[in-house]
Amino acid sequence: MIDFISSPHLSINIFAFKTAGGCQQSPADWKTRGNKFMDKTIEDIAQKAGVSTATVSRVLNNKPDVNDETKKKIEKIIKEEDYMPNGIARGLAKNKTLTIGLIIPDISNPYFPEIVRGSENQSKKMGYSLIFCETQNNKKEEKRSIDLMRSKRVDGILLSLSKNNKQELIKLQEDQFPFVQIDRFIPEIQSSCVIINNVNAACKAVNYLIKKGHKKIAHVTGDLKTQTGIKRKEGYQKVIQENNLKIKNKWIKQGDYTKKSGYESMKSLLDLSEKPTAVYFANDLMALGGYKAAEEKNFKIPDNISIVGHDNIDIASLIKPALTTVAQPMYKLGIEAAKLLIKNINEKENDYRHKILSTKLIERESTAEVR
Amino acid sequence: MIDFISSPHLSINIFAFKTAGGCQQSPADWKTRGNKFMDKTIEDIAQKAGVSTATVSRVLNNKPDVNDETKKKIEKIIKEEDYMPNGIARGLAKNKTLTIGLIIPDISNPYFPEIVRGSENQSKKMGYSLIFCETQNNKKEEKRSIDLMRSKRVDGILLSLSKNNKQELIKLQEDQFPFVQIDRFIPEIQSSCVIINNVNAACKAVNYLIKKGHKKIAHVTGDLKTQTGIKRKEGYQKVIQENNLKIKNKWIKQGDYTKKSGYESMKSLLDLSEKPTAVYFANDLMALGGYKAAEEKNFKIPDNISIVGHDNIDIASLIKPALTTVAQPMYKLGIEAAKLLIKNINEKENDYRHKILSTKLIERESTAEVR
DNA sequence: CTGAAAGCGCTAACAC
DNA sequence: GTGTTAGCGCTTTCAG
Repeated sequence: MIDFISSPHLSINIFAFKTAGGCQQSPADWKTRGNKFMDKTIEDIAQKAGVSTATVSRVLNNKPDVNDETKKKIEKIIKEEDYMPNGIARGLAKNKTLTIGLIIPDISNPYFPEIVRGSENQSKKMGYSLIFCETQNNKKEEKRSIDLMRSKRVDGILLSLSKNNKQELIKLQEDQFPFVQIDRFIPEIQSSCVIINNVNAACKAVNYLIKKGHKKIAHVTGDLKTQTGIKRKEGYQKVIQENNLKIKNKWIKQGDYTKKSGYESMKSLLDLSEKPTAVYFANDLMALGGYKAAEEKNFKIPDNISIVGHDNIDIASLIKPALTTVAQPMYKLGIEAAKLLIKNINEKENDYRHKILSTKLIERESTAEVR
Repeated sequence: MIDFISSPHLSINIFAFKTAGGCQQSPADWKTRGNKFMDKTIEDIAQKAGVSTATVSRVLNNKPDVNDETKKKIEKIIKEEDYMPNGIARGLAKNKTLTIGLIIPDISNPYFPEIVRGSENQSKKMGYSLIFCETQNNKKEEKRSIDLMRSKRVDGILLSLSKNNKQELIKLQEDQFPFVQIDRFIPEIQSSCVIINNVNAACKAVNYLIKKGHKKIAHVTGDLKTQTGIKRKEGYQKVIQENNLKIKNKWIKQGDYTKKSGYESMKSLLDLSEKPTAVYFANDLMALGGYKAAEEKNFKIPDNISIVGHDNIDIASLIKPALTTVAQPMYKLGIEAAKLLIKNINEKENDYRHKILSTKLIERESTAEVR
């Protein structure tokens, strides 16, 4: 504190006697200013440099047409004074905040932190910062979050909304508010998005099993109200048909992406009289549930049953046997989404781009050749 | 768009001919306004209601002294027009943004997402939103992040800085800028913090092993440049001494919280001629490394060696054998930190509070009675 | 190349 | 109770 108070620039500040604003607590008759932490303003710098605020603003914003000498001088003072422009004031004046919103359902789902990391890293790199909301898949929260972001005047939003909240997206669209959908794509909405090719990903998993000699392949689907769930199932069915294997409805169990649903699906699969020799789970979490069921029923993985998951969450490589799975580039998903959004923000014309990232099968220990 | 353009309030808006500001792209000679998405302003509402902006502002801020009728009328119009105050303008006028910053080293470390979730949920509940930065334990990034937050005029910061970045904290402190340290506490700094009692946590782990009959207990420490590392080791030593077991230096291996260091420490422990019967790892990740080493050396857990971890990350319950560990209330850590920060923000006097949360030993399958 | 001044949307004295 | 007005700190015409 001390050095601020005795700092010379304050004593010559012509605003030193302005009304104290919201800061009534400050020592009675000291020279003070409204802003809470006595932050320096562009005025202070202008005075020190003996120029107008306009000129300081020019160098702050790298505008051309400012004398090299004055520019150097101003820059020096800015550095000396450790001045930092007030982003809020700037935001108000420029009508952009260099902030983007990120709305995801659930950060404790191991799928999302990497996405967050990707978007954070990329936004930062491009000069934006991230304001973060979690919605717990709750429709009300989703609306609240979007409203919040808009009231905070973010320049755009990255979001991953629950199944049936088109409404909010439509509103954004009508207002021409920049946004990009991550991972979960609501197809009726005309917008940019970054997703993976889920059909293709599923194909990779099932083809791999077939190459290993499996002919009886089951599938535990994801939530079939989501695109990801639907598409992965589609991929599964496609490959089965292409290889002239019969699609047994008994071998398709509907899950919902929770471990529990994986557990239960696997249990009923293993209760069948004609059991599959392999099962493809629409995500790793469910596969984990499958492990538990297999263990309880004394099925050895992969000797008695092969398992393939989807996502490649951290745990996949740590459990035993390590889980063969289809890896999604989550970090990259975050990166690309941020890139796309910022591009959309800075373009006059909104043309919508769909970025589709590729997946990769990671072979581990949960799958074996069928004898 | 259509309904905005034909919306009656626009046609009577006296500001309709203001300069177009940054929005030159808008259809040439239409009535337009500077702000990007033609958002309504408090002026619009005031006009519709036939009152001054001051009055609208009053109802917006729930100030007393406004006629019930006019209040109702204004509220109705606000709802009809779907008006939402501009947070940036508000921030500038009030000198507070209702935003807090969260700075953590690494969101992909499974330890942190829960903290993020906790702070997000709690801040939201208290009317604040979160702006998020990740630093990868990089000192430069830490400074950048703090500067960023300050330039965005957050009302306070939650942070978990790397070992030796006192400097930045000291600066915050000097400026009387509200902040609270999470998990990692730099003791020389006078500030609020939310941490766990690490000595006590370690005691729980080691006492438990002793109760199980173990007399030869090793410890793989965390990074000893962190408080958490130091304190856990302290706890370990304390219990060993209290129980009159000898502290063997050979049984204390210095790790750094990475899986790899756990792996290597365990390997050298198992190479000893006098092997421990149990080892307490300062975090779960290292314990995981320990699993791998044990496996390679054909030591069965828990039959040949017992293992206790620390943190209770997700994986702990999923690996086999499931890991006995000391659980930290990470979600709660996030919650309490947010509460404390917001309290600090709204208090005139900064008195610093240390909130110390308790831990809990979770017994699973990686520990056995010693014969 | 630089300065004066108007404004971004809102709040908060102060007056009536 | 309500309106007037002067800011909040910065950007951006428009003159010169």
